[in-house]
Amino acid sequence: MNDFDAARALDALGNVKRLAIYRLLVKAGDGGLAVGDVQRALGFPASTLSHHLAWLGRAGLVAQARHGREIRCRADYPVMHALVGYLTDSCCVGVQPAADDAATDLAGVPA
Amino acid sequence: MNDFDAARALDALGNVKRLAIYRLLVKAGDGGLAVGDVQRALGFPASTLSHHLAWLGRAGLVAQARHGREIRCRADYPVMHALVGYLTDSCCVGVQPAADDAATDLAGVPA
DNA sequence: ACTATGTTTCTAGAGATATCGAATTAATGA
DNA sequence: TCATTAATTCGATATCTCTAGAAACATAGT
Repeated sequence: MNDFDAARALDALGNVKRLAIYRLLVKAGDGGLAVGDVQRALGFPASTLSHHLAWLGRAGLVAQARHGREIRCRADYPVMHALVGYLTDSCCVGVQPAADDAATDLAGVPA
Repeated sequence: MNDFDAARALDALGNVKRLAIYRLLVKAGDGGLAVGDVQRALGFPASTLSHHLAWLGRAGLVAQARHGREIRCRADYPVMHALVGYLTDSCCVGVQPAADDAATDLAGVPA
């Protein structure tokens, strides 16, 4: 992941509403949620929600696919993983020995 | 780290210039860099740089301390770690089983 | 074709952010 | 005190983002 893509993804998540949307989709799992489900869950006006979903989509964090009348949204994990990898690799140096086990891949979370 | 702090940190990093500043400070290590060093390294006008450093400071990602005439900036790792932790905990679920029930009641849509 | 539902696009105003030169503040040394 | 260096704050403008109602578009069922 390059600097521009990282900044775009970070920017997309750097908004409480969009962060809430993304977290909701993550919780929803692979099945994702229809736009209307997200709307009912979070209470955002349709046009506002659409605006934010488009942002997340442009950043590659959320994928949308039409199913009949609905459009289902799901979190696109690879981009999030790439982002976390970018942050740990480029922004977390110098913290500690980084014994090479730490969080190389992001799944670490030993605690 | 709560949602607001996370969004603020993400927003702060969601800008290529600020991301470049932060990465430079991480590379610089614990000693940090004087504002002027960052300016010479990245070529941003002083006022623009000051603006972005203030952003990073408000997000808690960068700490500044005056040393004589210079103001030294250094990456504040704990906040970055908290952010990475937040992302892995709250935004990376579902990458595998996740055994839970996913979306409890937010909009049950089990697909 | 018509209607109902789901979602986006259009539109517009308010507000936030980016940019950067100029003026200002802060510290140092002569 | 004056000059110099370091950095911020001020001020002004351009651009972007947020918000949300209204209109348009897409699909499915009758």
